[in-house]
Amino acid sequence: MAAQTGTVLHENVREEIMRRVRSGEYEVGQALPSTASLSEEFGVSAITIKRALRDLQPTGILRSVPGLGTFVREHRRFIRDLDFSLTSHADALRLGLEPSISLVSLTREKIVDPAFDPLEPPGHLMLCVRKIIFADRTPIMYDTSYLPRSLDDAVVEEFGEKFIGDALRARGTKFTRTKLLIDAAPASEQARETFTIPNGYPTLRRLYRLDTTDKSFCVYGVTESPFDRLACMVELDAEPKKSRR
Amino acid sequence: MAAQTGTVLHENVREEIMRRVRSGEYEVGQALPSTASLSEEFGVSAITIKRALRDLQPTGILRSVPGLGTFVREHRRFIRDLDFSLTSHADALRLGLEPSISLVSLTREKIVDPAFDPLEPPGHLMLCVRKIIFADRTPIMYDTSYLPRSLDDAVVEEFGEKFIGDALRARGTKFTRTKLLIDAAPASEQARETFTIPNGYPTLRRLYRLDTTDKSFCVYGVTESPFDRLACMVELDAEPKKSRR
DNA sequence: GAGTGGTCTAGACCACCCT
DNA sequence: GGGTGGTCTAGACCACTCC
Repeated sequence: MAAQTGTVLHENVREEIMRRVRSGEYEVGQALPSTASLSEEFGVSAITIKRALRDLQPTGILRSVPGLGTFVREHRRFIRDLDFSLTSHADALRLGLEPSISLVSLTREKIVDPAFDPLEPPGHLMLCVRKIIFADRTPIMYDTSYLPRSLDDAVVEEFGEKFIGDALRARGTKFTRTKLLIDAAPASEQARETFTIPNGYPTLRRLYRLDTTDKSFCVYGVTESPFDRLACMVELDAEPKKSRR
Repeated sequence: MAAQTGTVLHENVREEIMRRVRSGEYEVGQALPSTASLSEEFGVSAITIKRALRDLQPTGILRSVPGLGTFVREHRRFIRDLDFSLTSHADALRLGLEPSISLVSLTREKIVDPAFDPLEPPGHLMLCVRKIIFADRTPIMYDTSYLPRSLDDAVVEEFGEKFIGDALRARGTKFTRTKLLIDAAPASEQARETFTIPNGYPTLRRLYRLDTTDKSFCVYGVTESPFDRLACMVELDAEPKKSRR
């Protein structure tokens, strides 16, 4: 039958199911046996099986679809460079993937999320652009960016259609500094909807602040990605140029 | 009574509890009402209350202790610089916190975690040092580092007691390159034990590869932190020095 | 209509903590 | 002993998908 290392039933079931997925016993894309049959096989109630399966959802290896079944998810993860100057349409193509962007909303908002605090955001209203970035048709980032309100509509459109780096370059703006705050977080409401992930699903966030040569032009934002869709890479120099001691 | 926006009971309860915590109605450090009384108040079964509370655990705002109650967690998050050259004992002190390190294990292992793949790890056995890093007495990082096997014991001890950057400097070794892969992930087994966090709790991971002037001396490793304990910050230059086009 | 997963409940039992 | 949260169960109902 099943592994019986622990004393808690749903944990034993969870571990055993995970083992079967990892070992390939349950194949990617295929449906697991129904909760009813698993219940019979493990000799525990159907509810306990469901509990175990639900607890596996945040690991990203399973996805349950009501009325259909529970499936082993395939996971393909994209790796992006942290540097915004390299994050562009051209860069995505270079990596061999087809990027696309879908505008979600254009509003005027203040930055209220306390996660921004270390970036010292302004207290006033800003243009808020929300968009979804796809790679090869699959959504990989949910981006919320805040721009100065002094932009004319044509430029705003551009920010909704392009990567921020590209939009700024098209406008002739140059970065002076890029400050990034990287953390993990349970999926936000929007992320849950965008990526159809369950409550509490781990996501990778990148909060940014882009300063430009134009003192009054400063861009803030946050990019959220499901942990299994995106990671980011950065290469640091041998010795820091600026001494912080 | 309670909010009734949705149609799913445990979600309504979850949202309402979250609202109360955020609004300060349930104070930090204080125990929530018992599941029994919440059950009565919301007019749902105790199981549904427990379900809602359990689903809130991965958000980090609650902690349930069997036999005691469910409490509102205080969260204080540390922010570290990504650059390893700045990650040191002295640096921690500068930030006004008291760092300490506790050695967990010293073994010989191969790097098997596929998460390391983008860093191109070697296939052979390495010295594996696992340690827990504390800040002001609270554990904030679980670090697993892999070192060349050619080290003498005295030096190995040093790696167990010090930050990697400090240990390398003490050995007179210089970095030539630091490659970092940052991602989020559900808590590993060790992280769950170390930080006493529940299954599926989001963590921030930093996988690293440190190359040194000594060609044969290369350090790999991964640092895992609960999402609510650590974030990392990095500042990038105006223009990339190296062209990658 | 038969099968699927998701929700909700009542009730029982346990281990734990405090007095 | 009386409180707490955690587990497990049987059984009922629902919405959904597929045939």
